[in-house]
Amino acid sequence: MSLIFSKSCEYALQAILYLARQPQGEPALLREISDSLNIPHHFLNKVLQTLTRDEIVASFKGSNGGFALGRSPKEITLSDIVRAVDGESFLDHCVLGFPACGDKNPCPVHPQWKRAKVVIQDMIHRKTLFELSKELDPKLELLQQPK
Amino acid sequence: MSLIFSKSCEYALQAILYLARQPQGEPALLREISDSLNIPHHFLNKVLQTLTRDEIVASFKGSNGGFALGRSPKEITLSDIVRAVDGESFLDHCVLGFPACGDKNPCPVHPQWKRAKVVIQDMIHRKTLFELSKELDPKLELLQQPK
DNA sequence: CGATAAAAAGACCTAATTGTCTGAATTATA
DNA sequence: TATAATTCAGACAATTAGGTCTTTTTATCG
Repeated sequence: MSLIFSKSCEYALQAILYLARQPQGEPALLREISDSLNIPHHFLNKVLQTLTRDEIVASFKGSNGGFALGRSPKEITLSDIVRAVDGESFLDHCVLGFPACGDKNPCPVHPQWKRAKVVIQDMIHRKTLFELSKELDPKLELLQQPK
Repeated sequence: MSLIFSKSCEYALQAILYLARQPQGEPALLREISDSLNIPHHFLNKVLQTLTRDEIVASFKGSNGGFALGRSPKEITLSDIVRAVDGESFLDHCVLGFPACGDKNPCPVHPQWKRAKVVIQDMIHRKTLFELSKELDPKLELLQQPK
């Protein structure tokens, strides 16, 4: 199998979109997020710890605690999350795995892969969480996953 | 970490390009391929067995044996190899991992991911091994990887 | 202050991927 | 027919990713 982002990263991206919809100042409970998105909660916990260390999300302990965005949704892009969880190394990696491949010494699919990377970069860079979560607004079903 | 193709698949793709450059009717030795590409030879063996079962490569046992393409390089595309080794399931998979995501119910990056997929599909579909290996011709260094 | 509710941390388990090893089966050729 | 060269097959080891569990720490409320 092959995926673009790891499972951890997918979970992180889903969770950040969930948090983006949360009313300002009201942290969401781990349990609430993991139940809604149908993610194993201990695992999500670890993922959110990573994002917390990177200050992309803020955590509050104790009762009335929970998780919230660490800064304004206008200042967060998906690439922040991808970088924190997976790194972006796959974007530097020859798609055929030739270590010597590069602009000077391109593999046979180098130009096409380069085009694809631009699209992917754009996908995770261009829009902020603010914009993305507005688009998500009419499609809440995505965040409410069937068990 | 995240990769588009698995390591096995990268090895398979490299090996098939190696075989495409082989003079017609002269099978290449496993050892020769793995040494040249700097791939663990037992591992490459397994990968080539997979391709052999799919008749993308042909194997010849005994002395003077080795591996060769299973059919004309004009009838092989990289997607044949990807499908045989990794499957192409990642192309059906929502990049954010939302199970309900689809054209009817798109996630916030669905259109961009769709564009990226078209480019990737094109990358592994459009050109045949025949064309690709011609492009590779002046760049033999890619196939001769430093230890 | 004490009880409680929450996240943090880290140990631990499981499954998949990657890589290694050994021994067979097959074949050409001397 | 013996031998050497080769692939085939499967067991096994190491590493990494994915997932679970338990304990510790911290904040809040009564």
